[in-house]
Parts: sequence; structure tokens; C-alpha cells
Amino acid sequence: MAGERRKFRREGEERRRDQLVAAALEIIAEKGPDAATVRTIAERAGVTQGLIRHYFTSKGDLTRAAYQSHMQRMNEVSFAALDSAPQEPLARLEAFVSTTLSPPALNGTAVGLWSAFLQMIRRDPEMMVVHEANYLAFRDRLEGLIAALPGQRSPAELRALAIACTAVIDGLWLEGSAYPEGFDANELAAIGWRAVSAILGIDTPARAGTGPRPTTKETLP
Amino acid sequence: MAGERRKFRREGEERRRDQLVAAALEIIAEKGPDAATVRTIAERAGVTQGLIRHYFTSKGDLTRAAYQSHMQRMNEVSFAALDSAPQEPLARLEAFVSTTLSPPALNGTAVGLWSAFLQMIRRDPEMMVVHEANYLAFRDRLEGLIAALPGQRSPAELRALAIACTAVIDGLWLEGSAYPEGFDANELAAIGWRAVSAILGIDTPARAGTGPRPTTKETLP
DNA sequence: CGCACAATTATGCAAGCGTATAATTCCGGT
DNA sequence: ACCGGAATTATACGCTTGCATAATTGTGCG
Repeated sequence: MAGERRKFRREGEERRRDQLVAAALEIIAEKGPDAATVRTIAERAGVTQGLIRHYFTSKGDLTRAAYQSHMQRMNEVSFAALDSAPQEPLARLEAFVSTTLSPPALNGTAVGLWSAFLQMIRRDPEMMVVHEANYLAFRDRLEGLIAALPGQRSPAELRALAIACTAVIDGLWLEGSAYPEGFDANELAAIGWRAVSAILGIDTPARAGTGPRPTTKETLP
Repeated sequence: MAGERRKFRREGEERRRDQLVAAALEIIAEKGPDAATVRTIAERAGVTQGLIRHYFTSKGDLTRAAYQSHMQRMNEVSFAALDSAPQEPLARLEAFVSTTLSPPALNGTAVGLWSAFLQMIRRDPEMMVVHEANYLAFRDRLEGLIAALPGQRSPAELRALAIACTAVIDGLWLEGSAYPEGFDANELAAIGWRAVSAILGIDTPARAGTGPRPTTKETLP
């Protein structure tokens, strides 16, 4: 009667690890890090909790693996969008900004993950390394896009511009994800592109008249 | 010899609540939200844990009170910095940006608090209301500073500019706080001011000589 | 001075946590 | 066919958590 032991199938180690990592990420994103207990993660992955300790030396180990996996996937998505972009530097940059500030990159679950991991980053040096590497990867990619634009800029100048553009994109992404009701559909992408253009000293392509004209004193007729 | 009962002093209700709120904020900022248990909070406040339930109906109630208090204080600090600023609109704006992107506003504990609360905001509608109100208050203040600049801007234009400037400030504040080794002392404030200037169409102060000419339409006499 | 009552401490409890370990069951090699 | 070991489940333990309640003690008021 009671002794119905659960049936199971054996899976490869890699696949099991991926399942557990995916389950952990889902739960952290949906219900927060506190809800991501060993038991709920195992349940979501369709196994029992003991298996976690069979594939990870501790729960923290699983959490680190999940963070690494999440960051890697974000990177890949970002890269993929760039690969299918056109070739003109300006269009590439615009595509990059627009992609980052539109769904699916802009979504509520990602910011949940982001803030959850930020907590751990501050206490776990190993996670800090991953964070640093990924932040710099994002910025460097953006810096590369900027460097490809017409005009010459010194390295220091490039660095400052990349930091500023990264910041405005991050800030918009964050508020748009955390407080989605506050903005229209394409509003953030449009604002982001205008801001990046302005920072880089590019004439805003879309709406002449209202756009900032940074340098020249005498303007239009 | 075991029966040494702890001595205590009675305090007013308001004072005790403040002490508990302050203790909770300190612990969340320093050690993360998981470390902020009823017992550690009480210990930090110099009382025993039972007292928390005497002044707050639950731990969540205390946490909400802590968030409210934190946000209110951030607001006051921000306001105070503006009050002692000069009167010319441009200088006021620059002071605001610079203050926000320099210590003590820029520090690691604040971002710890920020990301910890962001977690709760996503699950607690009551906290979401507080967050929304404070984000909009920040943005509105910034929008007011922008509106005071010479030149005319439509309400829609003002909104977009305020969103963009808020985003760049938030993004810089965030990365500077979360990853302080990555930036020089005044670097972020300088980058922030340059970015805001560019977004608003103001000539960067370094290359002085030309006054701010924000709009392309007819503006000045 | 002492008394009543709120403020505070002390103790207890059930639930949930991560971890350790024992018990089973699947599955490939022979 | 079956067996040995790895994969997986099951159970248990010690600890911490938030919350409840009982026991005390400080203190304003007569």
C-alpha cells in the first residue's frame, strides 16, 4: 500500500545538470530566490532532492552553475541578434540598442533573476568574477560598435562613451522591466536610441525639429 | 545561577520602531536579506526578538516599514542636495547629477538594499506602489530641472528627456555601486554629466563658449 | 510608597531548510 | 540472463526560522 517507490529513468550527467540548473533559474525568476529550495528545484526538475547533492557538491554550487548558465545564455542571445544585423555601423548600433530594449530581452523575469543574483554577487567573489566578465563583455561589444562608426575617437573617449551608452541602456532596460506599465510599447527603444545618438553626437534620424542638436549654434532656417 | 534575567529600559513606541527599522536596514545592506532574521534584527537593535512582534504585526510588516523609511530618507537627501545648490538652472542640474553619482550616494550598501528590495517589490503590490511613487518622484524632479533650462520643450519631449536622463544616471549609479573597482573616482560623475548634457543638447562645459541652444526652433529674442 | 499595567524578556513550537546516509532500482556489459 | 555498480529515491537529523504565549520587570500615577 504505502511502499510505492517512485519510478525513474536514468539520464546522462550533463542532461541532469542542465535540468536542475534550468529548474533553479525558473523558480528564482518566478518566485524569488527564497522559494528556490532544494526541494522545489528538484520537484520542478522532475526528480527528488537527493539527486541535487549527487550532481552538485552543495546548493551554492548549483546556484553558481545557474548564474553562469544564465549569463552565458544572455550573451549568446545578444550575439545572435548582432550577427543577423546589417553591415552599416550605424544600423548595427541601432539594431543592437533596439533589440536590447524590446521584448524578449525586456521582460519582468529577467530583472527578477538579475536582482536576485546581484545579491549573491556581492557576497561571493566567484560570482563577482562572472559578473565582471559579462558586464565588460557587453560594454566591449558596444564599444566595438561605436568604434566602427565614422569619425575618430581616442581610446579614453571610446571608453567613456561605451560606459555612458551601457548605462543608459541598462537603466532603461531595468526600469522597463521592473515597471512595465510605465512605458509604451516602443517608447523605451526609441528613447534609448535617441539618447545613444545624442551621447555619440549623431543626428537623430527620426524626428527632425525636436531632436537635440548638440554642437552647432546656428541651426535650421 | 542561570536565572539572570536581562535588564531593560522602556522606550517610546516611535523610538523603538525606528530602532528596529534601522537595524533591519543595516543588516539587509550589510549581510543581505537572508541574514535579516527576526533574531539578528532584534539583537542589532539591542532588544530581544519578541519585541518585534509587539510593535509589528509580522516580519513582513517590519520589512515594509523599513523600505518606506529607506525610500523616504533617500528622497530627503536628494532634496537637501538640491536646496543648497545654486540658482542657475544649468548649475543646478549639474549639481544634481554630480551629487547622485558621487559618494555617499554612490556606495555599495545602497545597491545592496536596492536589489534586495527589488525582489520584494515584484511580489508585494504594496511595495510596488512605494517604488513607483519614488521612481516617479526622482524623474519628476529631474524633469523639473530640465524644464527650467533655457529653451522650450513640449511635455512629451520633456518626458522622454527625463526618462533618458534618469536611465543614464541610474545605470551609472548602479554599475558604479555594484562594481566600484571598475571606475576612477570622479569618472562616473564626469561621464554622467557629459551624457546628460548630450541628451539635452547642451554643449559640454569643457568646450565652453557656446551657450546652450537646446531647440532648433526659434527660441531666444 | 506601592500598585497596576504596558513594555520587555524568556521559552516553546511547528514547519522548513540544507545536508548526510541508507535503501532501492535501472541498465549496460558479459 | 544476470550481476555489479552507478543513478535515483527515501528517510532522517540537526539547525534555523517566524510566530505564539507565558513569565517578569520597569515605570507613571494615586
